Amino acid sequence: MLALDTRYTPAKATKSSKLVEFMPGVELPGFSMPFERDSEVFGEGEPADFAYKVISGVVRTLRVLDDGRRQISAFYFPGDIFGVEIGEEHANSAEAVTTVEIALVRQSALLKRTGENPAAACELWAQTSQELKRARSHLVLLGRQTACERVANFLLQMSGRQNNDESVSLPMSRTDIADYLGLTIETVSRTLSQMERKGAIALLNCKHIAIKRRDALECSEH
Amino acid sequence: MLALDTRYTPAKATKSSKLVEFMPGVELPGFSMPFERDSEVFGEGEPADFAYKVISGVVRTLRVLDDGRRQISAFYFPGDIFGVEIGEEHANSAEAVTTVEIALVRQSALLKRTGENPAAACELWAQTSQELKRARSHLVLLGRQTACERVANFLLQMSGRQNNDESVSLPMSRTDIADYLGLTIETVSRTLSQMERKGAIALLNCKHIAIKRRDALECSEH
DNA sequence: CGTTTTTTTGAGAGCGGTCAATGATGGTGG
DNA sequence: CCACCATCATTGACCGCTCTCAAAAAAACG
Repeated sequence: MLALDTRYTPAKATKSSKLVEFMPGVELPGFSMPFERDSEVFGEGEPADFAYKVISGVVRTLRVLDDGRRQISAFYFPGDIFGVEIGEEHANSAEAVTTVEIALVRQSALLKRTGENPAAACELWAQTSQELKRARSHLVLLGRQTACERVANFLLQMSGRQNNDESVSLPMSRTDIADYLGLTIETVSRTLSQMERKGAIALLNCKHIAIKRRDALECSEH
Repeated sequence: MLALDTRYTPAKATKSSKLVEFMPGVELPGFSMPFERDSEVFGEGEPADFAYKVISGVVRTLRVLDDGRRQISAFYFPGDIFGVEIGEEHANSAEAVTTVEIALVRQSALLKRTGENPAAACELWAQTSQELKRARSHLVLLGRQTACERVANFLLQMSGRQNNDESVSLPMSRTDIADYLGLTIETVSRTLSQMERKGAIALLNCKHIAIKRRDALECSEH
């Protein structure tokens, strides 16, 4: 029901190539292209020919089980890189959460560069290591936290990635939030409403939330 | 209640140094030392001076919340490396699941080597990347799978890491399994019993399980 | 302004958690 | 070698959080 095969990647390999600063101090030949909302950037199991960097917009990576259950592993914001793989193929799918502009560089070019340039290799490793750290925090959230704690953490996480002081923007749908937090959309919605009733947040509209009292986020009594 | 501060690491820095093959083709000065069951190899927040490799036995890495909730992020078996960090300090604790022998090398030496040797850098990145891949599968398990599926996956995972054909050995306690799977020990125990009743497995003893019918592992009806 | 999609809210059910008791297991000392 | 004790694993009864199903409300879109 969510499967929109709107992806339009016919030109992946035929775009005009220019230099892309893929990581700090690492420029590689590549190109930039737009993806529309909910289109697939790459699919699980597809050959990992390219590495990706978000120029603008938001991307999600996820895995889908046979029966449609989805688990989003991460959201990527402008400047973030994703889709760098050790194996021959992508272990997750990547989709555009919003309209996005994405820079692509050849994975082979990236690996070649890291083979020559220790600083680039270190940077690549640092990126992966950073992702691993995030994934481990995500494990704690999914394995050991209540719905309230998950939503609260999510809001703080999103807040931390934005400069806007006390208003968090949520570019993704409730479905995405739920599939990131291992909950249902109903539980996410109810939890947000409950937080608002307690005065911890204000739902400006469904994509913009003001955090009023951080201490009141963690739900305790009813 | 689980906090055994049995760690005996007084000699971490004063052991006689020899060459350790830390990763394939990467030999570094280091040393090997034993840890007893349930002792701490390193703690969350401690400076990440060393990188570690399991020689024998099993290690767990985990994070503990204020109220005692534990989430185990991974188990490490002989040959596995762990504790390599991008930051100044360890993001997880590491503890001995069984009596273990662990090789230690200085993180600084490892990074210095990867800065000189592209092959070593690539190998380190591959290791981290591999871990990330595992963590992402773990995310799906914790976020989207039922107790039955989690336990079944765990058994298959453990089976896959052992050569013994149809009998899986579980060196860790039920508590460890539960904290890895985001469940309680009661649920783990009940699920295993239920699998046995269905003829999918046989509980030889509480640390040894025979997988009889892989297809029957996934619990469906009652 | 009507249609479709997304979000919110409600009512009820079920899976897994909590609390508690029983049964194994393993280590220790008599 | 066995009795004793401590720890760990299993089982049972019950409860509550989150899911499911359903409908209403709000937002997005043409």
